Amino acid sequence: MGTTKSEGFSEEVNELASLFKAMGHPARIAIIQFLRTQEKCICTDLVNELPLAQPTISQHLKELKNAGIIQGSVSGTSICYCLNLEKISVLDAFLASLKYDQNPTCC
Amino acid sequence: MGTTKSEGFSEEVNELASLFKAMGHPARIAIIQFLRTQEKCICTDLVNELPLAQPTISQHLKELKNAGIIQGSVSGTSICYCLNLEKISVLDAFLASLKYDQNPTCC
DNA sequence: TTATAATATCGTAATATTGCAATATAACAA
DNA sequence: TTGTTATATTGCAATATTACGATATTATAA
Repeated sequence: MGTTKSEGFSEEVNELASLFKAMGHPARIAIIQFLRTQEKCICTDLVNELPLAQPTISQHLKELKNAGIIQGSVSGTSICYCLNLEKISVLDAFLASLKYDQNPTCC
Repeated sequence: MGTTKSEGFSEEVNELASLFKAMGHPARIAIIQFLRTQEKCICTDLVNELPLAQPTISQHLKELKNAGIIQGSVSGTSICYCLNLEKISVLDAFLASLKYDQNPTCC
């Protein structure tokens, strides 16, 4: 098939999975890391920063945006892309929760 | 192409991406959630728990194991799969770090 | 208007992922 | 040994992802 089966899983599970999936690519991690350190989040810098062609970067930005992990606001000819910390927190909260309620005798 | 370009990205970025990627599927999130709540992490339970066939679940378990997110130890006819909290912490630390150093005037 | 710069979209080839039936394997029970 | 139970592996069809050249779009500059 190739299609991910999402019926039968809770909405929460599906949402977490799609957020993680959006981060599951080195270019997208690199974009996120870069955004964190920039004052102005302009895409051109990314073209010089990443070992990928401009259309490819644009495509990765779109995926991050669709997932809600970054936000972009138009600013003249460039676009200011920024992290959406709310979504980051959703993932962070999930991971943090895994550290508790762990059965200590397991494995 | 279809192949992810990993050259040109740091090892850290590639490692984070592959961990996130391993979690980027509802079945795998559901497995992780289930493992967290079980006393004994036996795979059969998963077959009854998830809306997927046994070979598919086995495949997802393998991916989580390859990524190092879960560990399995043989226990007779069944296998005890458990979370590897170290890997979870790698992701958690990355996400937590994104919350700081954020330029407040951006976007 | 014409040019230029920044970004997005389209089209497409190469490859990866997903899901499952069929089958294999491995451990234990009878 | 034969059966049963739990899990893994194989093979494959359907679909998704990745990367990029070519091209479109959009905003500003000259």
